[in-house]
Amino acid sequence: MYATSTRRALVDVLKKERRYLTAAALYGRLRARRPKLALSTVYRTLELLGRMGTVSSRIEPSGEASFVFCSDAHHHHAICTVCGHVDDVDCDAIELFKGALLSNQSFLLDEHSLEFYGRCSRCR
Amino acid sequence: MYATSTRRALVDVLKKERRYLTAAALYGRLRARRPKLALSTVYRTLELLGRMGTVSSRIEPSGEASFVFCSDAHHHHAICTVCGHVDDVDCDAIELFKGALLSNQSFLLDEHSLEFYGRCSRCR
DNA sequence: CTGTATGCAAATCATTTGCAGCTTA
DNA sequence: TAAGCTGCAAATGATTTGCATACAG
Repeated sequence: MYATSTRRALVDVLKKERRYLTAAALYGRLRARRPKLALSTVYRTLELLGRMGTVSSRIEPSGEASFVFCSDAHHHHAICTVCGHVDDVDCDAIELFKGALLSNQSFLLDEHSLEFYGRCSRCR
Repeated sequence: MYATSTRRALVDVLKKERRYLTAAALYGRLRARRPKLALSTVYRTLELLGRMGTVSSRIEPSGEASFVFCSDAHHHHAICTVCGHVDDVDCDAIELFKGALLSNQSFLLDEHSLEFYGRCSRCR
């Protein structure tokens, strides 16, 4: 995998903005400096970064995918509903009660979504 | 909103299978009995049920949307990785430590994903 | 009857892919 | 140079929409 200048530029934007951005949004930001950039390259790069654990993605209500820069250790996200800023919350912290946890991170919790994956009583 | 037989049939499948199904999967199951059913009707019905809080949706790794029947109260899901069965986990329970919580539900936890939405230190 | 719901076919739109030329190490 | 990128244009595939007809209340 080559550290091409296009890839570096894309990672720079993600690192600097630390919030969920769609492929099209990233494309828009990068195209100012790289007029020849193709949207397909943005997608290919994001897919690569996803496999490397450098980026994590979510689906917006509109159905578009969006991406944030993040560490590759297993963790969760605290997302600001005002500015969209994303902070990592490590797994150990998850063990703690959410109030204590979030006051530590100076984050006021409004909503949360949680899904568990495992084996139910019939399948264990 | 009319309780048409098509809509009732679709809700019946969702209630009976209590696991995430794509629009195409639902279409396949319903078409056996309703040969003229259109996939677009399945989508329109699911969209309606979503707005009514009767159904909740997620995005599969493949990118397709899938849907489960669920209560309209705010809650979370415990999803069996073997059979796909989905149980609701109410919000009060979230307050408790996940180990205790899940042993109560006789569910062996393998993975979980969690996102917080609120206001960060800069935005509060 | 009147307002909805539905089937059908066509349109959308984000994402993916094939391929030829260009870069990186 | 060899292997890996990238742009471009075309293909995909899930979801949506327009419209004329059929149905629910």
